[in-house]
Amino acid sequence: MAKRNSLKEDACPVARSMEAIGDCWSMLIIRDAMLGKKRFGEFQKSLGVAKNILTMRLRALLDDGLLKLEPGADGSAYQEYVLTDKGRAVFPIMVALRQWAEDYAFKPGEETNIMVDRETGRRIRKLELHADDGRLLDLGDVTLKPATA
Amino acid sequence: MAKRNSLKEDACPVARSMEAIGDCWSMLIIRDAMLGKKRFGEFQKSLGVAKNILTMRLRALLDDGLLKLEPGADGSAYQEYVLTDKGRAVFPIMVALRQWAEDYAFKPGEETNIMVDRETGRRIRKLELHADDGRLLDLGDVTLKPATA
DNA sequence: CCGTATCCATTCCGATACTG
DNA sequence: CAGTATCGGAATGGATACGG
Repeated sequence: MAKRNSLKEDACPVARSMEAIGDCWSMLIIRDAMLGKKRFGEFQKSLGVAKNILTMRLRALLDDGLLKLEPGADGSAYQEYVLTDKGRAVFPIMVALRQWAEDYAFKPGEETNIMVDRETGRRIRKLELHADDGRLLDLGDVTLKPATA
Repeated sequence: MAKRNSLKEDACPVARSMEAIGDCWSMLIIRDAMLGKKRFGEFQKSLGVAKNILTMRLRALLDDGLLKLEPGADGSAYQEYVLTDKGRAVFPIMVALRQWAEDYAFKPGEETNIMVDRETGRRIRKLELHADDGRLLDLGDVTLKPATA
């Protein structure tokens, strides 16, 4: 996107999310952070991205409040990038992206990885959207309404 | 992203999703399509994007199988862009993006719109992730496991 | 109304070299 | 190890003019 500012002020929440985490690298950094990665080198190795790019993305995520810097816990002299609450809240987005691709972006037989329940090791269910009375909702069951945050 | 191909073959589903719909315009086009927009001009007006860009994005979405072309239903001479099953399946991703931004990307008082139950007009719940035995899961409760699609 | 074609500016990204 | 500095190439996007 060129006109980033236009989206930062867009009234649609979807546009704002895309502005903050729609970038490919940002999302993958958050993915790695959710898997426990914390150090510059870990991200760099995992993503195979140029270091200057990684620096830029990490800084953007820090600025947006998705990551924060903490002193190295294991006595390391270096700081660590850890998720904030705002960053951890991206979890449902990641799950949604993952589940979609599992269904539509792999050919049978391709290598991949799946998300499982840590306790049982068994596959998890699809994300579910419920009305406040508990009814399961799909695309056709919802609409938008103007509001004030 | 420059090296698109590297992601299209990445084993991580999240990377593949970002490859297909991580683009900002693509996501917003899908958003509009979910709101019922079908025609080139509708998208163009809603997004305010240059027409050549819109053409490119629409073609990419057609190629990826998220949209398909159908003859104009209302007798119009022009074709309409409608979501395929694969495109409609993006719904949870959109909801996740929306809910995240509603919580973290708006200052109090800002104008926005919210997703409501079409029947009752009332706000919907947060997306939920359940284990196959029904337990509600969060970030700490899941892991990845290698698999074959 | 629905695009396509052209041109230009910007942004992004990768590789590399360098510093503390 | 954790960055910063610089460079060049590629992709992207916006504006506009044009054609079916």
